[in-house]
Amino acid sequence: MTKTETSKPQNAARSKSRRRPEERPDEILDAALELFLAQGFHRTTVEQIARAAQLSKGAVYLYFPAKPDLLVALVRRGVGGMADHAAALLRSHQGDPRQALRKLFAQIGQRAQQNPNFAKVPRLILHEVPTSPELAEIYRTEVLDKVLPALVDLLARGVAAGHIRRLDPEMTARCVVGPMLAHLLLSEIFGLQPAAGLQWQSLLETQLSLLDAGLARTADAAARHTNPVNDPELSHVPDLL
Amino acid sequence: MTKTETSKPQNAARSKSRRRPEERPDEILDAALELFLAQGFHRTTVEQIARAAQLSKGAVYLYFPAKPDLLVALVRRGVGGMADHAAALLRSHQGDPRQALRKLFAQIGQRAQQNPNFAKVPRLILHEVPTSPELAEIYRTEVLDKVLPALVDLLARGVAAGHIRRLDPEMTARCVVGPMLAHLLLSEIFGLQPAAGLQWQSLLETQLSLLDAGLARTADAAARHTNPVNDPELSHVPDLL
DNA sequence: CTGTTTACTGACTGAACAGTCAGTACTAGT
DNA sequence: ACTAGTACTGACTGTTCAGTCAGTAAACAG
Repeated sequence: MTKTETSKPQNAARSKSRRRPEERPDEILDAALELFLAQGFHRTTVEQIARAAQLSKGAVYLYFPAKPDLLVALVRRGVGGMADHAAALLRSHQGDPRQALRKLFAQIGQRAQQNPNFAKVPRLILHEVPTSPELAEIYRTEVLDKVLPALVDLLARGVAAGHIRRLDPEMTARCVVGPMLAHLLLSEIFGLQPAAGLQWQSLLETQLSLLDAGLARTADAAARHTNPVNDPELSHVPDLL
Repeated sequence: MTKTETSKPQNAARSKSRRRPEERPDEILDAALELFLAQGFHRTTVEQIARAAQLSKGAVYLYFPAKPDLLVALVRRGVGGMADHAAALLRSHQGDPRQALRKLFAQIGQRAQQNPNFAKVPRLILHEVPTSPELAEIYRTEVLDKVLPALVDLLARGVAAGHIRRLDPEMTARCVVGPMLAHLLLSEIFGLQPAAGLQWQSLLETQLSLLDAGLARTADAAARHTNPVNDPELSHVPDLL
């Protein structure tokens, strides 16, 4: 019954230890990413990851102290560069902020076209962040704390220089980022795609166009302040969203 | 050791069965909501919920066949009315869509002010939806499928009647909803509040102002089409978001 | 006072999995 | 050939819970 065939070298894959062990962490992460995307973090067992990386469970723990560390490492590995790049672009930009946004959006659009997994990874993060405070913090320090302030700063400079309307930069930043988030959530989590596919391109164009006009310092912006968002009416709406 | 004190009526709470059993489901849901908000769905055990509702574990299963059904019932209980109301408002509106949005935003702002848990429940949903396809579907059919199409329709009518610019209504809808989502995610999940508190009011005002100008049919909307979101540059950005 | 029904109890079961560790297999140095 | 060391294995452990079910106890009917 036991498979103790005395010492006999495996032919399969030409002995594990031949392959350079430095590559192991990346191999494990690759396997983990694929599985996490397919089934989510919680439904993926370390055993499965090990199998997919052609290893045993124990070996995974040789490289990563615990399961959540896989997630953290994945985010670290994938996210750093992108965030730094975006932040740098926003920070270095001079002149009308809308140009910077246009450029950034264009790059995002490209990425979305090239890489079908583009939207999958943020989805993964959205999935797992709630259950893993550690991941939330990693993502915050590694991405949000870099990009958001850069964006807010860009907008603030734009206001100061008179390129765009006088709006709260912090809130405006949320209006810039929001539609993409919504698109992601609706399509990836709730399966609500617009009739004809995901169409990042289309979203980005609409969003850009809206911002372009919305941020402009034209005369008709006087239409605001008509309603200070506080009319005491119809308050008998049930709770929750 | 055993507490078999022969038959003697409990004084505590005047015997469970005296309290009307029809109220039990709601009592259980109240307890569940509180715990879910405090610790999340997965970290809350059925035992805890039972205790909080002054019941035993088994009793919970008398009213709800399985744990996830608690979540589903919570969403159903809380969300139906609000969604119906919003959808009705959007559907019935005649004239410039921006007025309808203003009204809706005003109501949301009120709610946010009155009820400190306002943002907590969407957060809960955001937390748990990824791990529970059933919840995702409930939320979709119960909320999104009602509100989103109504919003899209409103915008489409606005375009047709010439009240607002010619933008893809489906994508514009995402731009209307997005900022609020972003605000929620940033503050509730990543703990990234703007310097001075949550400020829904401020977000809604900014967002309204942006949309007001962004949707307007002014001349300067010619600024679009300068850049078709597709310049082949700087494509060496690492992946993932 | 004696069934019968209703509402509930809580010890128990079974399954899933993260993480461990004694042991194996190959490699390299001498 | 022998030894030391490195890379890995996978059976096992411990724990955590969702869900079950035999049993209790009050309430009610006749």
